[in-house]
Amino acid sequence: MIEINPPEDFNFKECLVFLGRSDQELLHKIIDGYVFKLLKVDKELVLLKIGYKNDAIQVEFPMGEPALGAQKMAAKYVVDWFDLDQDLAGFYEIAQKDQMLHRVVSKYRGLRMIGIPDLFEALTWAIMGQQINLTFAYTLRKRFVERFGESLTFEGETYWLYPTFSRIAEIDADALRELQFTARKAEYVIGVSRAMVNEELSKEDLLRMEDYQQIHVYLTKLRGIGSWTADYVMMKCLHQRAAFPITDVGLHNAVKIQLGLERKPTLVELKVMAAGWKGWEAYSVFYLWRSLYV
DNA sequence: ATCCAGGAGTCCG
DNA sequence: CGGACTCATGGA
Repeated sequence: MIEINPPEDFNFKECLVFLGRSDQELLHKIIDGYVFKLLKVDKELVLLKIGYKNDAIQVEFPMGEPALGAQKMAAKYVVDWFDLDQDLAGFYEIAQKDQMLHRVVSKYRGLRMIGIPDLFEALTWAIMGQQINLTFAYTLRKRFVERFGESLTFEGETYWLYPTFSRIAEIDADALRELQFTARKAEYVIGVSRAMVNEELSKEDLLRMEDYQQIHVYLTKLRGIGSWTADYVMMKCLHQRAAFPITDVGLHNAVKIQLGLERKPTLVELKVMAAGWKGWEAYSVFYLWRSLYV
């Protein structure tokens, strides 16, 4: 077992609420307050059981402890996944001056940005979610994972790995159309896979840029990656606090509900609202999304 | 049936 | 850059 000291402002239960938002989720399971997650580390399948006890995050390995190096990789994954290196003090400070943020922050305090550490998963999941309702997006993802992903069954539970870009790079669009992907989405997903196989695109390269604009421009040059998708991926995978998917429909609905508006806010209204969110747009959006889950 | 959903590409001025 | 149009498929 590995213990991880959580940062200030960490609420495991709030994170679990987010992780449990879809009943079509198959990339992790929540059982009795633990998160079960299958990873591949050094070509080895490793099952993680993540819990919270005695003010510490505990990562157990139900299938047996892997080598120490692999355990450390697993711990790094958890830090990445739960955004544990982020200090939220600045966010909570600006939230105090904003009526809408103040409300969601006081409700969900300690919620971290639950990320998608795998760049390929972040990009392709975002593409799947473009312009369709979330329920159907989850259906598409489930089919995609079950068709092209790897799985392992342990003690009667089946755990899945997201498909790899090298696997998807070798299929053709029709294989995705069978799963009800539109022709466009099939092209986008395969295009991204091939870009990654060709080493034109990697998380390491993007992180090395370390400048919001540069990353955004690079991502949106890829076919199928518009501004929304680029910002979504920068939020969920690249830890860019200033990432701001301002056209996001979920954001619009959350704001509408929080402010009791008759209609969704306009882009101009959102920009005015978000003027005080500078540097913390991603967390602002994430907390507002959280407010949509009951 | 009708509206719309965690948009993107293209064309056009 | 910003608007208008088109695509595409299922949920509620």
